[in-house]
Amino acid sequence: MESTLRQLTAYAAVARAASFTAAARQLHVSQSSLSRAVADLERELGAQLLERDTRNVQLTAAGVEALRIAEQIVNAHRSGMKELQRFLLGESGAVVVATLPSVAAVLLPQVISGFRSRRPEVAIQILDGLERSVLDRVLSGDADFAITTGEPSGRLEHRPLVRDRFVAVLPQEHPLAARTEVAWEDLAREPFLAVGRESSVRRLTDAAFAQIDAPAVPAAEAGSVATVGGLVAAGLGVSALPALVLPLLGTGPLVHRPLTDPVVDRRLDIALRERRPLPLAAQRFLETLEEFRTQQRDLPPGVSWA
Amino acid sequence: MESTLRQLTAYAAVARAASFTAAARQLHVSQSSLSRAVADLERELGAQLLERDTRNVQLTAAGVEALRIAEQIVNAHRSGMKELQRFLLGESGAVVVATLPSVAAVLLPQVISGFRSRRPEVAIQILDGLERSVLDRVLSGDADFAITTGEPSGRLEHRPLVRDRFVAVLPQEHPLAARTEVAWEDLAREPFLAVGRESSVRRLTDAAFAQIDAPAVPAAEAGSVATVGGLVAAGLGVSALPALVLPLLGTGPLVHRPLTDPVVDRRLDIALRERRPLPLAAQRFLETLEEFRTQQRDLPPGVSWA
DNA sequence: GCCATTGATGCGCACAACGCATGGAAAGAT
DNA sequence: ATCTTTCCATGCGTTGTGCGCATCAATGGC
Repeated sequence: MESTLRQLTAYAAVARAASFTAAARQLHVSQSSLSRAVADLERELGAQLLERDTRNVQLTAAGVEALRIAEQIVNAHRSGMKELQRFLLGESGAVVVATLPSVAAVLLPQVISGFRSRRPEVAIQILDGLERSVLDRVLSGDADFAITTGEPSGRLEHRPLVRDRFVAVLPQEHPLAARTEVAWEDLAREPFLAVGRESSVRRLTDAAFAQIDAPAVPAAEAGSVATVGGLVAAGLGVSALPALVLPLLGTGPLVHRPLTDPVVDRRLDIALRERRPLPLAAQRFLETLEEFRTQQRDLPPGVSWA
Repeated sequence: MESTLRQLTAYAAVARAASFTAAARQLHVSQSSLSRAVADLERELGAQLLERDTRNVQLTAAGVEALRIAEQIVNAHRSGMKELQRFLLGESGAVVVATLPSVAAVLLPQVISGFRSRRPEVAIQILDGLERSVLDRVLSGDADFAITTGEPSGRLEHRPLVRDRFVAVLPQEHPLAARTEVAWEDLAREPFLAVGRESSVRRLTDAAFAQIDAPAVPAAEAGSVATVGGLVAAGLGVSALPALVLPLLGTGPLVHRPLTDPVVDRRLDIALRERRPLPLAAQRFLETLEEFRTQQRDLPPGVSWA
């Protein structure tokens, strides 16, 4: 039982047209080709499917059944290939992006909304986590790409996406809140509330304090920026956070001021596996992102396209 | 988009096994063959499906999608061909038999029951009608074969099946009912209740009366034998019917006696189109019928295997 | 009786598919 | 570090499949 698609297609066309010549015209092949194909199919099946009279072609009982089944098979092939084609063209499937919670909450929503309006059938999955796990997701192939911080490492290619400036986060009534800008130096004199050591933010604040030779001993540290926000709002100290995460701080009595001397910003990159074919749906997503960048679409204050 | 089943099968095997060599062993082809087949498929699709590392083979996102779809298509082919095979082997499908109501009601039930116990998935359709329409059903291809009376005509091949002897049908209290046999001569002296002119029975009774030079003027005629039975039971006259139809006469006060001088029987044949491949399911049905005949299975009195 | 049309078939060509042998790369063994 | 094994890719020659062209036989319409 080894009948080819070609034979089934040929048979289906002939049976539907009830004519070899007509079917040959439709399929753009010679009549002889069809004649052979059908004859071969019949020989392999060991059954006559068509009743040929020099003038007419009609189906036997087996032929009726065979036509039904042949069309089933040919359709399965056609629709399957079409479905795959759509997937390969990035018109269906899923984009999996690994990223930091702040990016997921602040930057991505507008991009996703823009992308989905163009490719409504492409599902989008966000894997949010800290820097390390985000990169692992990409390396392991769980995610198509990441939007995250961190040095280009291993087999990942990085493309700069946005710059995210650090700002001082202060209790509303804090003296420094009176200024339009705050220097790291000033901040260093206050009790500092840091985020956890695994956070990408922490490394940068430590580095900033090191740069101005300030002691880098936080008064307290917390895992999530929301917690840090709470602590600051409660008046326990001040903090320095990238502008992008500010929306995650909640609605407490906080203010934020640009940090200077030095201006510090973290760079968020698109990270993808080198030499790895990116699924087209993911490519399209990145293109949307790129458009947003070239159009300089609105970003929260302190965040700018790279 | 012209990927062959061969390519899809090859790809599915390789993708499932995550190895060209292992898949090659399973499919009993050379590894090089698979390597090429998959490479060709990828080229045609314009997308990389497998990530080859000299040590491992793993699927890309497109590869996962392609595997799902390839298996879908290959399965559709496999199960379709299997289904067709079953049909061709007479293990599924339908047998359509055209026949007279009496055969349908009396002779067929036991045969069908025997056949269905062996081929439970083969449906059986009975087209019952009068002699003419029964033959037409076969000629037009609506039915696979017929069990009916009538002369071999046109493009039909006839195979004798049973002989069905005519018996006198009498009111229970009729004088002739006292005899063990009745001659046509005797019957001719009574008011005769005939069946309609389109019935195959009518032609034979007319012929019998002609043979003994009796006037063939029925006292009344009715379309169905059941009606004739009712008329006889009501004492309006007598009739002559083939033994096979007796069960159709209902339970009225009737008796029947073998008719002699001459003994008349109608022959019921299997009629099938000449030079026409009979669907295997139908062949199997006829074989069952043939078995019943060689085993001389019980038939109503007056009916005997030909 | 003649012509047009239909499906089957002989023939030759092109190429698709295969196996064999081999190459190169990398993991595991020594 | 070197050797061996294992894996996939590829060049090569052979075989067979698929195709179109030309042609044949049968048959219905004129």
